[in-house]
Amino acid sequence: MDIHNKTEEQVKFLRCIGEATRLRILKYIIDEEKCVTDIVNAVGKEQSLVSHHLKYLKDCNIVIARQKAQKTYYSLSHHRLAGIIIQSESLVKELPICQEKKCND
Amino acid sequence: MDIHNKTEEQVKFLRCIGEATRLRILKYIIDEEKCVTDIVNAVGKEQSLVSHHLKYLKDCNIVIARQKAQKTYYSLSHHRLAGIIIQSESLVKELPICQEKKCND
DNA sequence: CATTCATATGAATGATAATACATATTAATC
DNA sequence: GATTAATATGTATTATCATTCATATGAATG
Repeated sequence: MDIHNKTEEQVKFLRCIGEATRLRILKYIIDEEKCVTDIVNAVGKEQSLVSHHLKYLKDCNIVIARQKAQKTYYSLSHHRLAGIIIQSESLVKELPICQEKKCND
Repeated sequence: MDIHNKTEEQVKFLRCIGEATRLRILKYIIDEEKCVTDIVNAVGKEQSLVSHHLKYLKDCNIVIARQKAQKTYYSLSHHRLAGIIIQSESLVKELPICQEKKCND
């Protein structure tokens, strides 16, 4: 129908969750809000990098931030997000992604 | 547990479907196999680009190719793929991605 | 109020990936 | 078997994006 129905936004969303550090963050906060320091420890990346990714996720409305004193707690913005994450995870187990071909990892 | 449980493969999968041209291809072939020329017309991109993306998708086992004379027909490799695509599409409608913030598109 | 803790931000760099262009392959048709 | 049709591939360019480093902000605490 129109030029970019909703595909652009869907792409933005999938890109958002389709990055290793961000996906780890999302999985870590999937059922309970967590503060940045805990997230940093969980994903094992630099604090500034984690903050950049959290900003990215927040700007895409995938997570919400709650300020409490000096700490900021992040959680998923929508319960259905957990569903997508879990379903794609289980799909990948069935789908032999890069099992046979010349994949470099 | 181990260093990269299945997150890496899940990321690879999400990256794979999280690109505009590839997602359009996948949506176009979602319920019926299509040949390259039809896909090219559907997505409105260069033939070589479409072929590159099809190769990418095939190498990740997201699509399968069926040769018939000079034509190659592509289809989804797994029925659950359609589910993920449709569910993420409907989730995005609920999730106001980049509706409020400084998003450049 | 200076210091520490928690988090955010801006700029620079490096890596990765999408695209374009030229060309190759393979099969059909005249 | 030369030409056309359908698709694939290799290389170069360009754009995007993750990461790092340095620094800033803001709140708590001694």
